[in-house]
Amino acid sequence: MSAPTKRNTRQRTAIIDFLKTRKEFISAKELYSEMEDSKVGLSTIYRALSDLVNDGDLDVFIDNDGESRFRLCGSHHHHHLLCRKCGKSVEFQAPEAEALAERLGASEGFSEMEHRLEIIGTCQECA
Amino acid sequence: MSAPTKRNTRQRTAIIDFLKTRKEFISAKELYSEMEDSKVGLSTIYRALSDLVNDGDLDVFIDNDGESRFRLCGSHHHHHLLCRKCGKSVEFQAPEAEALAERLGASEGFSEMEHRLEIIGTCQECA
DNA sequence: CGGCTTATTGACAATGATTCCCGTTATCAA
DNA sequence: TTGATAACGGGAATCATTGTCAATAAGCCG
Repeated sequence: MSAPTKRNTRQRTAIIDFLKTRKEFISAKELYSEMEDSKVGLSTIYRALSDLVNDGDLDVFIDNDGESRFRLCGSHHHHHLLCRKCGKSVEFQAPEAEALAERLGASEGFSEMEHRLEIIGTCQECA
Repeated sequence: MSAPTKRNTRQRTAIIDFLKTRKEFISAKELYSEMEDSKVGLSTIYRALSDLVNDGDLDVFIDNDGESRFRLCGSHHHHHLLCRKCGKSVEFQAPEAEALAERLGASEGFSEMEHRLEIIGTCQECA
């Protein structure tokens, strides 16, 4: 994990271990109920997720119901292809997007660019 | 306006007219207070915004506080360059992104692709 | 191994955007 | 004008997320 700014507690370890076993995005509430055996409080889950996002260890996106969904991510910058029905996701890289962000931001006088690219479609099974 | 599914009431007209005068994104609450002279209820504002989004007349994005922000948009597909400090936004088109979405989605067996691209940076005044 | 200092936890309350409810009001066609 | 129905609006309800704060546990030092 990069830039660990927090102590290693039982709860944090449990959360990270759980996330490692999980490929798809998950919400804080779902994490809470799927981890009930670990006896981790909901506040603690929210705090841990927020720290992990700040450390860059977690991907987030806000779904159509306004709920945040999380997933461990690699260290490379990447994007997601998501199925609008089942939520299945595929990571991909897009050097075009990186370049575009730099070029376009610079031309408008912006600095410290970040970018987000999401492709949403219907996957084969759900079509 | 495309595909008008609703009646033209005083309130809806007032909301659309207000949005026409407004270049930047605005939240429902802000719209409510800036339009208080027009005596439009908050529920009505939410309903109208939601309908306009469904009709494709309004762009939305969810800001970092989880609040939705709206703006009238043209009919062409476009993306946004946003300032992370002041929220100033610039529209741009990115044919690369369109192509990428099609190509990548298809290669994973996805169909009916949509995509979102956002570039976030710090604008000159806020730097 | 104890004790100390301080970050972390967790139960619960509070917040805040959005949606729901429902009696009232406006619109429109006949 | 009237009746049917869509839209309003204000307040209550919802629900994810954040704040509070006393109790607990990490990491550390001797």
